[in-house]
Amino acid sequence: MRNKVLDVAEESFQGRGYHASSLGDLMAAAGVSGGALHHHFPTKKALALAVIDERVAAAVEGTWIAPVRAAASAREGVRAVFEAVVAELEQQGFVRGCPLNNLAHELSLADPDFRMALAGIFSAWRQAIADKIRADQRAGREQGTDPQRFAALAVATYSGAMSMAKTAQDAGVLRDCLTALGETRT
Amino acid sequence: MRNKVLDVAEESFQGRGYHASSLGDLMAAAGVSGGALHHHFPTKKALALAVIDERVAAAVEGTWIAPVRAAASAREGVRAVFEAVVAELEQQGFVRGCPLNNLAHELSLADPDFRMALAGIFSAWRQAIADKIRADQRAGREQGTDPQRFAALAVATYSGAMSMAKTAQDAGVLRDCLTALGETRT
DNA sequence: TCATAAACAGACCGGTTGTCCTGTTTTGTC
DNA sequence: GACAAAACAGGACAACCGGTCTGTTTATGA
Repeated sequence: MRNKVLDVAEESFQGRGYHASSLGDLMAAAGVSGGALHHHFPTKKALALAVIDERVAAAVEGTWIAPVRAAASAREGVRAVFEAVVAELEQQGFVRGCPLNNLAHELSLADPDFRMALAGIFSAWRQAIADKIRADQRAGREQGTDPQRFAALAVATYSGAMSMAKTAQDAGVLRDCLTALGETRT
Repeated sequence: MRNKVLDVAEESFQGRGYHASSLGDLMAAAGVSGGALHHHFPTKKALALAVIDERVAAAVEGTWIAPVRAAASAREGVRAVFEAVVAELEQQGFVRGCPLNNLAHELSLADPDFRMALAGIFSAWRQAIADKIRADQRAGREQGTDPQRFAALAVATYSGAMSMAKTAQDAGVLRDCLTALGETRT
């Protein structure tokens, strides 16, 4: 039941936004009573915090951090994840945006707790890429690249490209950025 | 009076978001009666559309499009605008985010009219940079660069970096991205 | 078996929201 | 100065919001 609520809340927060999602809508969509919702999540803010901590963080971990760690190199990992996302979007023809960025824009200025939770995920994302660069450097696969800067560039390009793709409802810009980022050398 | 309302609405939409800004708050902040507001903007949506068309578009034009057009080259223009924004943020110590991206994330999936208006601004932004690259190529200042791809990369990097800076409330990531983008060659 | 707490149901409330409506004042034009 | 249109004032309203409350069911575990 708690998970059902999280499912519905995650989808609604992503698709309509936090403020545009009413608890009534979520209750109806999840088939949950007001009492049940209030039992698991005392306030709407607590629900959003749970979505961020348990769903958004997991999404970033699953789609980005783990694949990059497992990749042959940082650059190859970034390229592969980017490519996979672009391919998926081109196929389904609808761009919902990056889960982390979607919530970050609406909530990071609204509340310090939201902001901290979201900033932590961004930080972990960048750090995973930077760590991979450092591992590459120790293994002689990479040289002359500033790990922190490369990580920031990769995450920023992806985030920004996804923003444009979401607004245009077209993944073309994402592919342009993927190609352009691939041509980057330090 | 109409401009006063637009001033207040722009600031509130940027700082708190569209859905979190109530017309009551805007009326109080602008010192405007309900009737006056309703006269100029029949609905809240009409007000937001006016903010997008008259303020957000002008902001992008003023801070990005015009300076890039006037710059010595596309790459130099992008670097200069990026640098100016970073310097300003580092000085004022508070990151409000990119006006266009802030609204785009919250509104582009909420309503087709919003989405179209925002997508047009993104498109004009990218096109201004791409046009400048083409001009550079005709003048022999640039070669081997795909204009569309470079423009997409520049805007995406800026947008994504601003997202992270806003969430972290720290312009450091923006500077990392500026440096990393400057090292890019095709 | 029975106490104890967690999980859930559903009505309820004060406050707020966006919008509409009826007047009044100001502005522009001949 | 007459008059039509635009600009503005401010109250009213129905719908909805998030949160609280009391009560019932289900699980737990000694």
